[in-house]
Amino acid sequence: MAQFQSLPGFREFYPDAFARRSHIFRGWRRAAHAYGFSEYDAPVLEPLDLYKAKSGDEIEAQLFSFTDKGGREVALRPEMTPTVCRLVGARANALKRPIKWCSIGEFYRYERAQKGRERAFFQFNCNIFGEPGPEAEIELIGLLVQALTGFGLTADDFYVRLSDRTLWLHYLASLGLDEARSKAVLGAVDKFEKIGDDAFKGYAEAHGPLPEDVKAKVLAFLKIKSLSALEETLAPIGGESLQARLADWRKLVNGLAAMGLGEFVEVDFGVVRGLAYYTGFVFEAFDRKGELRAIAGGGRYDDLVKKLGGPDLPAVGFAIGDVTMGLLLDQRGLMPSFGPAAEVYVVIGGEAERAAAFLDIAGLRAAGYRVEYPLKDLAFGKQFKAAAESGAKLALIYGGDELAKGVVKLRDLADRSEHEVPRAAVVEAVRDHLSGGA
RNA sequence: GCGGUCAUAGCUCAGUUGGUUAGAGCACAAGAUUGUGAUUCUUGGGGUCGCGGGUUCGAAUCCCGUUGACCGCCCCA
Repeated sequence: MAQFQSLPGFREFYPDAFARRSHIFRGWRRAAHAYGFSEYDAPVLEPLDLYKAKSGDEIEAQLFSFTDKGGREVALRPEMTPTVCRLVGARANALKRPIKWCSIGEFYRYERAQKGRERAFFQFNCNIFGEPGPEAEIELIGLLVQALTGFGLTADDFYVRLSDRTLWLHYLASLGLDEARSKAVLGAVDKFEKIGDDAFKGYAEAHGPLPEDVKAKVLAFLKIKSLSALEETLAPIGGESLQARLADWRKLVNGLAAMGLGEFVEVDFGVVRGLAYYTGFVFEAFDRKGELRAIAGGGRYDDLVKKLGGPDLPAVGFAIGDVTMGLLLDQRGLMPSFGPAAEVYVVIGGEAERAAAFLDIAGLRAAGYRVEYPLKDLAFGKQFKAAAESGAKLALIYGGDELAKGVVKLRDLADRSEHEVPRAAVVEAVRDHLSGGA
């Protein structure tokens, strides 16, 4: 047993695990590219105050934070949102709109590791800045869906739950609740799905029992699962801001439907999301079976750029984590296995043939082919076995007989056919074989 | 931060009421096989039984502590 092991919640990526991680990153980048997002990155270590400013002092308990040798209070980044808000805020006036940015980075949270949650994990973060309307949400949710379907996941595997803090607050105001009471109700709504009626205990402690008729309306609102049901509930209430918000909802839901994403999206006002900097639409992606933690989450935070010292700039964003998404891909059999992937295996007769083989190996590699050969002398039988295991489609045989004739024997490892080619034409022969044969 | 379960080879696991030198399969390596591959056979390397302490003539096995993993709570940006 090793004397030192990795810290709790930190993962080591042996080559097979690294290949899986790369597969995930590739899929994310492919989707972001299709949607026209530009990739950026930023420091892993940030001033602690950046996170306190965004989320409050209590956040520190869940951070990898410490004092550096210069006496600075610092923290490993637990998320990308404050960083990207700072970056965009600093150059907001010079950036072409709409600002569509994405990144893939590692994040660190000092929390108890659990299934689907590590202390170090990767996230795909996507943001749109400068667009106040639901058009930004349409674009982002579209990207979110494609970032998952790109791996072969379907609407049978996951869905996106759509909710709205703005609409909640307007609706609760129409029920006669002030701001403090509304926030307490939202806290209860957040917990209701998990613990049921007990969720309202916190509200009762702070503000006295919630009137039964109000509570009934809140629970009925929670059950709304479609735009038409939403319209039915809100139409009789009237009120300018409420109706304007309803128009935003129509735009969002209809826009997503027009993109063909209707089956991926569900209206669900049970989604509120934790730390209260979200200002509008919020959304979360879950597996359909409900076995895993949230796959992705996001929403609008129009106040955050300004709060962090930038201009008044509306913002929407989401993040997908690599851990839960990887588990889902495993469960659905969508994680490919990554074996060795040599294209050409060079069989070398012995020490005398090695120099000639090396010259051609170097030439093939310079041409971009992935070429393997035995580092030490091996019996022919062993070399052919190694060639088969290397994943190569063809073998080049450098034996004494061949070199005496100035040729190389080219063997197709799949159909076991062989023919000789002049050494001078090895690169061309390999190119023809790999492009034509496949 | 708080509970519950668990910890034996790189992986999956055996290991009897405490009893000699802790085993198997897979994986890895060498040979059978010095010019042709998925089989087979032989052999080998790899363990202070998570770590520390205790009980005992004797501990992988029983007890205590500790670390880690998993599950749940809190939280989940």
